[in-house]
Amino acid sequence: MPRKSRSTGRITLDDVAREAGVSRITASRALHGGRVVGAELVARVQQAADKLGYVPDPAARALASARSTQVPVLVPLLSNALFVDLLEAVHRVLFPAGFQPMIGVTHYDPAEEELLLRNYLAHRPAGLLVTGFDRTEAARQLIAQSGVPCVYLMETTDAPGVHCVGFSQLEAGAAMTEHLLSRGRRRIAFAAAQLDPRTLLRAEGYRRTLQKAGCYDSRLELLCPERSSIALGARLLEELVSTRPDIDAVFFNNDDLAQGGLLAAHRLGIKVPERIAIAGFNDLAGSDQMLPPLSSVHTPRAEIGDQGARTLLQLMSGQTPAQASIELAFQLVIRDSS
Amino acid sequence: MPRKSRSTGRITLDDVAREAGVSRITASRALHGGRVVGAELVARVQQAADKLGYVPDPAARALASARSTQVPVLVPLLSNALFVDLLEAVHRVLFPAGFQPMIGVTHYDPAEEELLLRNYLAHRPAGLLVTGFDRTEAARQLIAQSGVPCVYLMETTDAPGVHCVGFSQLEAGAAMTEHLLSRGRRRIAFAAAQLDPRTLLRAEGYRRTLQKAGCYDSRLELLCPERSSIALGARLLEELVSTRPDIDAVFFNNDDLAQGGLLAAHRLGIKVPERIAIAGFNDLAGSDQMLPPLSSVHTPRAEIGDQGARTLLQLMSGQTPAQASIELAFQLVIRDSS
DNA sequence: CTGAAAGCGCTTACAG
DNA sequence: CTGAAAGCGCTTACAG
Repeated sequence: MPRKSRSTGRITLDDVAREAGVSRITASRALHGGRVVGAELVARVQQAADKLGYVPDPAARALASARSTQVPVLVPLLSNALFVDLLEAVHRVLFPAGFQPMIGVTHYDPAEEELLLRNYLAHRPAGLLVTGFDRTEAARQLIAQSGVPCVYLMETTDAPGVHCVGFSQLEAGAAMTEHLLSRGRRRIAFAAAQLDPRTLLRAEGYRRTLQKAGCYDSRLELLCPERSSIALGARLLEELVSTRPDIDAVFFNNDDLAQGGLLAAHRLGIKVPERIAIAGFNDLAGSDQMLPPLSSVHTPRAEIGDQGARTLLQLMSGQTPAQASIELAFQLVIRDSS
Repeated sequence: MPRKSRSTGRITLDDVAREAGVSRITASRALHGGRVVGAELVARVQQAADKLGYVPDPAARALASARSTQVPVLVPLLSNALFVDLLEAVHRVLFPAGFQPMIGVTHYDPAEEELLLRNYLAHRPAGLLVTGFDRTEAARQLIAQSGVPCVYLMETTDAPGVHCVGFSQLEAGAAMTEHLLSRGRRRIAFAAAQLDPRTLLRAEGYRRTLQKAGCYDSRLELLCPERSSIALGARLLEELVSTRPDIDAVFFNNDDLAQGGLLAAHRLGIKVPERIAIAGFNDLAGSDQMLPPLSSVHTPRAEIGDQGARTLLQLMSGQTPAQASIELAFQLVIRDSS
């Protein structure tokens, strides 16, 4: 028979409803909302769905309900283990709850983030997780106008209506600087790459602390826009010791830089921490294995991912989280390099 | 007026069609297929779409066409830089072509991969990118029955109808072993973690090479199911030198292990390469900065991502790639540690 | 080369 | 607590 069938052969809600002897809409409600349907029917429909191996069509659902189960998660980079830890934690919360995290990488480029946002928002996401507050005005508008619940990760703010989970980048930068001062260091250099907003906040924490102690010297700040890497850390240390031979400490803005710096110090025969103390940031894998083991700031990225995702879950279900802004603690991890 | 409107306020194809003065279907064709529509109309429709800021609804499109623009990319881990490089390359090819790579992390767990597959396949993906050939029978069935074009990454096979891009893990393992032999090493240990199928292939390459040379000793194979890490590499080296003090080389299965091994050797006062040569695998970031710089096997992961994505692009557009199986070259990178 | 009709698989008001 | 109707926004045959 020449039927105009475009059927995909897929098992649909109608099949389930027929099997269970109810209407399609009752089947739909039994499978989701649950509440308004009789308990007996819910069981019957569930059983039919299981028997037939029914898998709901996300596209149809998204179209009909104007909302999908996708949750874009925008991070700057995958090559910093920090964000991998964050994503793992997010996934562990969102996936079991029935949502699909979609990882988007912005490369610290606001234009790229805007493009991704434009794309992902077209998919009618259920929620949105983004990194920090630094973005284009257009991106801000896109988020606001979409009406999609959004949680900001890594930094915090008191701005009303903004849900965020992070830690104080500035205080973390200050804390490590204070530690170095407490060890008697006075000529403390700061070496950073990438120069994203959070890096600059840490630099500010370093700066204020040294100013307060009367030890600040702007010539000891080495801010380099390149991508952070072990090799760059090595170069930065070499540059510092050759141009500022009187430094007695280097605070690197990320552990990969610090690891490279440590290796370069070795190569140059510079004793750490005797002549120069070295400290890193983020406490990444391997830092505890360095020679000497590297002092660092352990940042709560897994917990940020976890709590950020949980906050988003609440927002997506229409609840109001107890706190709009959650500030978590970082932790100084002092090993032998400082 | 009490209209039963469920409108989302979104700009639809109808709006574009009205603006351009054509029918909805012509607008649809003008925006995509392009071919059968008059060039003048295409321009008119395109202009209308731009003017209104039209963004097609992926859900509606997926529902109507039984195919989305999503492309799940399943990798074992994000904490191995290898896969981050792979994903970057995939993204660079797929995203500009209008597809959305969806990163899925399997943690080397076939059951987890199966679950992800079941989920992602419900989204009617346009294509599929998976790592290796090791999966559950159910997962294999899911892929086959879905009819979704699929490209297998990292390994190759001659099995008919299977599209794959990779390199010979076995030969790569053999090549580094041969290098160590050529430097006069005879008591060569092999230290591996994770024990995924590709690791075991490299172990097999090591084994065969040493057997051929008459140097094989199964007691020098240290296979550890734990996750690969710098700290584990340090432990493995310590174990090796204490239980097999006569070894003159260690071939680590991944650079993080090798870096840890190198650091442990330092701590123990073992000269590298004088007393023990150390080699790694994958040539990850930082290996060139180690003391001494680490010999490794540079694997073509970026190219695998690139070519794998390009192959998939062809399959998705209905073309037949020139080659079903693409084997790329790895490269021995000999530095000072061996 | 262009269009009117039907349909993809689901959910949302509206009734009962 | 359950159902018949309409609709989400698009594309696929089928005509012309």
